[in-house]
Amino acid sequence: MPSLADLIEQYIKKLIQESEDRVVEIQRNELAEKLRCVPSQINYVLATRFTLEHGYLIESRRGGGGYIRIIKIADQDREAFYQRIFGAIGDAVSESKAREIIKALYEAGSITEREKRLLTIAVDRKVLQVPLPYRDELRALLLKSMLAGVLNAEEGN
Amino acid sequence: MPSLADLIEQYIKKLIQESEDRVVEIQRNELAEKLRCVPSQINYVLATRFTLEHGYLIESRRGGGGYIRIIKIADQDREAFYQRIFGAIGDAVSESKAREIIKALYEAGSITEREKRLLTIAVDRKVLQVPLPYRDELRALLLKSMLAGVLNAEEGN
DNA sequence: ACCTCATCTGACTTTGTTTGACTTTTACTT
DNA sequence: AAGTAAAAGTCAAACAAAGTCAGATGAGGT
Repeated sequence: MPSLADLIEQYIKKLIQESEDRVVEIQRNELAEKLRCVPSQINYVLATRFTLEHGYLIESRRGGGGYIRIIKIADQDREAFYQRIFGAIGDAVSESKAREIIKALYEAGSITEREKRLLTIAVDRKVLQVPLPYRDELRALLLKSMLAGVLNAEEGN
Repeated sequence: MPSLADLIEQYIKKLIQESEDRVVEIQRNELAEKLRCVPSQINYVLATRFTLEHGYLIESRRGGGGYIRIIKIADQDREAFYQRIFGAIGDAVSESKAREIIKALYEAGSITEREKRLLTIAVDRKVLQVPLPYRDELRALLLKSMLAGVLNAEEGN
């Protein structure tokens, strides 16, 4: 039973995949109507799942002929992509944010499904049994270390 | 007279058996209603009978569209294999011992090289920055959890 | 009867989603 | 230039889950 937000997310991602240039332009009201939700629900989804950290840019325009344009960032090279990922993790990261990052990596084809699962578990609060201010820091360090090890190993040897 | 907790346990196990992939997804409130108990009773059962040591992984999500997913990590055949590894790890494990176990799994072909690298980093004392009696416990839980998640994926999907 | 441990409950918390009323911006019309 | 309608944006409140925890209750062992 995926939530409405999940459905909207999937729908938009499908549109982007089908697009030639990773850019998709929608009309908020029209999309809301098609997916049977209130228009502001679209904003919620964009705000929670299509942020810069997730690798997307949003441009929009109001008024007659208005639109929302969703752009999937094309990272120049792996470096830029990883830069963005590591920046998003920072010195401390919540479980949900970590999960989103891992998901993005998987969707970008940087890690396998098994690796995704491994990482997702490593980031679980039930596993990282440390009191809270430190847990997020430990999670950040752990995730960054693991990613650093596995990602830049690709090109080398 | 089986206790309520026993009934819930049996019910969930039946669901898993009937499932194709040893994974079952429930809604806590719905299940609580069906089994005539308070929702938190479900948590109690999960916490006492579906732990990692029992061979299960739990994932969940709150809010609208929330769920609890229960994953049985091994079928009968693999059970012994897990018990051996989990036994070797125990409740606390040193970095060197953890490395040995990871290496053995790699040599046995259970994990890929990248996975080996991920696991090895996760188990590094420079990454697990926690004072020492706890560090070995954290490492044990982390390693067992990660292995449970990734080894589980071997056969199917 | 008493003790201990497992079970059960309910109040409260946290997280995530959905909705609708209201605001702002823009293009078009007059 | 002013007015109007057509977008999209904002925000707080309502709703919908699951999580936590401490205390009550119960069952088996001595």
